[in-house]
Amino acid sequence: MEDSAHPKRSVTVADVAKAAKVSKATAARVLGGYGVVSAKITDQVMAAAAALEYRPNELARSMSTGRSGIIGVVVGDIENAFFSLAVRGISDAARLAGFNVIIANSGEELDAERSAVDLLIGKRVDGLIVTPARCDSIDHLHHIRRAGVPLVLFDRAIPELDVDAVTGDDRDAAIAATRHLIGQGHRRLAYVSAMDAEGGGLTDIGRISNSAVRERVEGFVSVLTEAGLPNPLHYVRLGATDQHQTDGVIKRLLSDSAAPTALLASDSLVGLRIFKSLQSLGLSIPKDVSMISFLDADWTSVTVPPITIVDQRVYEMGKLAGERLIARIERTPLAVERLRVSTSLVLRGSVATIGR
Amino acid sequence: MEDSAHPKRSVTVADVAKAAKVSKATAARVLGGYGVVSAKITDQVMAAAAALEYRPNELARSMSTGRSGIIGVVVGDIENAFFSLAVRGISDAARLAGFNVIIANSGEELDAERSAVDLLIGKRVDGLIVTPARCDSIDHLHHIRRAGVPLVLFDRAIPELDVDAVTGDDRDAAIAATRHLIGQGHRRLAYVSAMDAEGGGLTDIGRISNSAVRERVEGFVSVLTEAGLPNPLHYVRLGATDQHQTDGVIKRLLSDSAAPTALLASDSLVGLRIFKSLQSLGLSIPKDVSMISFLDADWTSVTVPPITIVDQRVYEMGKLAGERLIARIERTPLAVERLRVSTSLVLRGSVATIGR
DNA sequence: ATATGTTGTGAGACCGGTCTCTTTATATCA
DNA sequence: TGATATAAAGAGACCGGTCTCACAACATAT
Repeated sequence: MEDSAHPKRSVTVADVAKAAKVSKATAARVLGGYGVVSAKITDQVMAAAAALEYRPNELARSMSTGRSGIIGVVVGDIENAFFSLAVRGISDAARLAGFNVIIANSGEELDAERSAVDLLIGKRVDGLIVTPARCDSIDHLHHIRRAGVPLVLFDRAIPELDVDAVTGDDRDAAIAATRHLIGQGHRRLAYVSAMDAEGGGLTDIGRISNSAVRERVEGFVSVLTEAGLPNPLHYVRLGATDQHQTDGVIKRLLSDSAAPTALLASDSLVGLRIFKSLQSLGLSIPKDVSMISFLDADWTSVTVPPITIVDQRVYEMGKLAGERLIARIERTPLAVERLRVSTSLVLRGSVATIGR
Repeated sequence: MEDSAHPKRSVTVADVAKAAKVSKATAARVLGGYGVVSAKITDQVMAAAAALEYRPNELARSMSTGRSGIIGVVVGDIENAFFSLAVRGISDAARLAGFNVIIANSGEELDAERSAVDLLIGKRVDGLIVTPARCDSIDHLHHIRRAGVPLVLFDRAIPELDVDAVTGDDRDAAIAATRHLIGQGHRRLAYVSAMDAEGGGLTDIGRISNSAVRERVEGFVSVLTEAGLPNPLHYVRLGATDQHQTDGVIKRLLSDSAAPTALLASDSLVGLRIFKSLQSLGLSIPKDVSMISFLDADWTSVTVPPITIVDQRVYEMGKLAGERLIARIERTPLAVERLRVSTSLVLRGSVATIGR
């Protein structure tokens, strides 16, 4: 059995037609499930197809119909639980509507994102879900629209783009988390994100190119301001991109003359890194430092103490994005919207009550 | 700007050719980067292409070349860290060789796996990496071979199939873990897996349809037998498919008159569920029960105590599978092999020394 | 001068489906 | 019975690339 010895030209409708002694058009009607064919002929064709083990060439089908049945997804990093959960939601929505998903990683880099988008458009995906790495560089996203491919942004919104976006209610989530910390008596709060940054510190919120992070920082700052706390940006730190960087960020934060008593982690990866940093510094949570992380990741519920988190309902976000995109693909008339999936604070044990 | 108002027939080589005042063939040569064209004409065509924002239709390209540049991956569950890490490895290998990856979830169900395979073959993927849900039902895998599509099995081998497989050294890994437990004085050991099963108990190893699990159980049993322990299958439990089921499995195990003192979790999801079960039963690790989990998942290093694990090097497995598949696609002459990626036991704190 | 080779370009078939248009066979009605 | 409607099947263009082949123009060899 020299199974895959020769590339083996695959069985086509023409082959089936010949075997069934009908025209190519008729065989195609049966195999493609369109038009109208008598029962007798249908049986003949089906029998021939089965005998020859015919498998339709979706490529050819896509080319003539102009629809590929694929939706493209460009995410920052599939390995991040946030994205893998989202992809799961998107995939489920897609499968339900008969679409498939092709995933590309941008690594949160603009160039990689650009080429991923180009590639997926080249593959003639029916629609695209993109997590834009930066909200200030959107030429390639305009290209998508101009190519006539429906687009839905995920996790981050770009108002200038006039396109649907599915995000969390990042501002409110940050506000809730920050208020909780303040309510527990904390007065020096730090916000730590993995976003690449030059200095690590931050002087101008407007310059954060990731809208989700920006809105969270805005919420964070607004609560601090409202509480009359001075210098709200002082403890906002970016650049916690890996364990080593995070160790540095945390060490610097905590060696401040007035060290923060609570840390807010921008995502579960950062949260995990912070947790490990604190562990290696021999600090105990929440006795020495309190923390809250975004995303209800695996690890947050099995640590001691379990981590208080902002539940982002990422699966729902993904599903919603998928459904929205499919609605667009199917030309459902809808206004362009920013869909916010509400979050909730899940209180566990990582926040201490301090002060009186 | 009614951007995506009309489907907008996309720009083709013919359009570019007309704009550049050359033949379609010549334009195609320039745009496709093949054949030979004078510098002057090349510039003309490139200019026209840029002006029209030409993007090649990969679908059409694939159809005439017969290669799609896509490799298909069918995994059990992307949400499982094991698979998402593997997918990352596969993707990296693919990208390096200029391939893209399309992922399908089988949910470990045979029917879903079958249709995923059919679908991907329909999309004319250049090769396929499959994690077969069952090793005893392989008609659809034979189909793949007969269709002339290169195939690499992942995580599970099927000797009858005569096809490359990348797996861990499951038998040895289980042996090492089990020996460690025995070395620490444990005499009653349980093995818990998420595999679906009728009874939950197990009488015949040969009937485990997942080769990875089967080999691990074989290793586990062989060590127990070699140590002269009675009834080695007694504590092998399947069916820990969700938290509720796992709670039941663990409760039943531990209420045995001679309850096991150590648990071996077949994967990190099962491990996490077991950890939570023990937590909710108020049992302490390793004082009351010891445990070892497969896979160096996030959570295993931040629990108290941190969990002793079998490091499976899944990223490497994925990468290797990707590379192997690409070698096959490129017709590199290679013997059919089973590639085993070695594992190692990472000792942490979840195993107690008992007895004297 | 003619034969031979090389290089650049054009014409058109082809991949495997879909789909429109035409033709043929059968049913319905006056 | 002939006219008309309708259902079923066939012929062939088309999608947007690739690629083979033919051919023209010019260079080199004989």
